[in-house]
Amino acid sequence: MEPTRLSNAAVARLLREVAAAYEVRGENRFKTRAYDIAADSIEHATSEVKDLWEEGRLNDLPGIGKSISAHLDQYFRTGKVKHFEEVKKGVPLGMFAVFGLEGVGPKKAFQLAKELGVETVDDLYTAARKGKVAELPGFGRRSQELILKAIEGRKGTDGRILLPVAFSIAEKITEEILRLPGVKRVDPLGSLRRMVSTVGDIDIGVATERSKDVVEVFTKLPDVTRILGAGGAKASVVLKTGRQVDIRVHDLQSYGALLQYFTGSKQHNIHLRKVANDKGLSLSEYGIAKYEKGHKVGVPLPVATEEEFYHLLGLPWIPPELREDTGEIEAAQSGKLPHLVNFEDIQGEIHVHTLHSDGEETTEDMVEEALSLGRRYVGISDHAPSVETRGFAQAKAEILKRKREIEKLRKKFAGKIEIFFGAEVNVNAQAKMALPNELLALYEYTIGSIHTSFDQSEELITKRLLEILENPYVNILAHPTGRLLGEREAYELNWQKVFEAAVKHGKPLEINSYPSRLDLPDGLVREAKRIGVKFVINTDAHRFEHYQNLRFGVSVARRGWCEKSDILNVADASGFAKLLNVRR
DNA sequence: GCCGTTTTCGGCCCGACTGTTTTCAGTCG
Repeated sequence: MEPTRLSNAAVARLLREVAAAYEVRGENRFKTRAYDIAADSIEHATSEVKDLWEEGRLNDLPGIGKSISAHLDQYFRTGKVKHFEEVKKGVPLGMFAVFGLEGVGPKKAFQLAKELGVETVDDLYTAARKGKVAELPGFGRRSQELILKAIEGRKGTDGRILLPVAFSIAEKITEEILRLPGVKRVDPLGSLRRMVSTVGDIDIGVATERSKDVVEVFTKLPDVTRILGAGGAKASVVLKTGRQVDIRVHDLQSYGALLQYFTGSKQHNIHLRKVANDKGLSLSEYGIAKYEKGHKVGVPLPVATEEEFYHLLGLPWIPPELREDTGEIEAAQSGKLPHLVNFEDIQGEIHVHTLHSDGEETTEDMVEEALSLGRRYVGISDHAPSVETRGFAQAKAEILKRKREIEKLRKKFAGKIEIFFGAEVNVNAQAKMALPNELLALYEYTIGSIHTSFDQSEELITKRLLEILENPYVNILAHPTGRLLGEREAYELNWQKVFEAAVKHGKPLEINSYPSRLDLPDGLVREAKRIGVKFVINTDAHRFEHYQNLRFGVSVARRGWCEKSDILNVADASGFAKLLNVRR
């Protein structure tokens, strides 16, 4: 997906180019960094920067002050920034074409453009093939090869993978490393540990005194096709799938500092370092040192656990899911960190499909499996039969038939697991529920969602979601954004209106745990929670193993700062039935 | 250029690894 000219990615890139131009022009390095920090901030923002601009709230973003927001104002109004163009004039424009390739930062990009006259990535590729790059001072044959590889490898490997996929890759490698003697701990790091919905590179931390053995074994794993680097403290490889995996190795004494450092996020760590500096401390992945007059003093004190690391800064331990520098450090300082909901708190779920629609198992088997996984209740919610194709009478008969099946199962599983009889019902393009109220009323609860006409206007989509929330026979709004990670963007809609309607009508929004959905997304969960919206975490299981995704839905809730009180399905069956207004 | 429960001036995160180097610059996370 190419970023549109006004997307956060595009605006961030613009600022990075200005930073790069400043850097090669020898501008004050803190000014240069300020542009990079602003770019980081925009890249990590949960709102569209263009929307913030429209609302006059650009300065809400950390790192965006008077000057940059004035420049961006000009950019959004006219599509150009006079000052930026002036800045870039002093350097060959070709540098921006190759700047950002793996291993090509501002200085190298500048040199390639200036010395070789490259204006495009293709130019650079040709020059490298001819051996011209190796002749440049500061470059050599090896750099030339790396540039060729970077260009060749650009396609296909820049995509992020879904969280559960990253998890399973990491688990496999973790098992291999744990087998080695002397390995004390192995943990996921980075976005994986923070449970971000998509993961780029996979980072793994290892605690051992024998780092050489670990690096040796790691770089020789059967799936490894390329070793990007290997030293005493870390190693990077590329797997057959094109996925990059990094390990970081420390002894147990300083393992807490490693965990903290490489879990990130970068923004969280930068903020934390400022907090440390103010206290006369300097942080690194090895521990905590004294800090005076802008420099660290002496050798860092190794820190063995993360808890200790945060405590030494006068803070409580902060759960990895919150470490995005979106207020968690301030909350920790004032003792107001949320008590996040845990996986074990979830008692049941209500979005499950069976052979009656597009599921792959019988109703009884899906109930049995839910029971074996410890769920206290399960709601069966197949797609409702269509009145359009089958006619009213036949649809009604089908619904009643399914209902009798549930009643039978309810007797069979009495005392073991509660079963609710529901359906997932579409709201059509005309903002009407696909079943008339008379049929909706036959279900004990229904789930409203959008499965068609995703590309309508913001106004129409909002209207459809409002119909779901206002209809008295619909109990919950499912996968509210409609996004499919890596496949389909979320549709446009007015969240403020939707959240307010959810609160007004006392209806929860779903946090759908399906890996490519993870919908409502964490950023919106947090906004909705602020307004007072409640949530139900569901798996949308279509077969047994989908039930396992529940933990990822819980992670979304945690990243959205949810406590138990924000989640309805932490209640027991009867309590939950009341909260959802189940019709019995 | 940004930012502020010790500051509206004077600070601004930190270290590993790599390649091309005889001591370091550039890039990355």
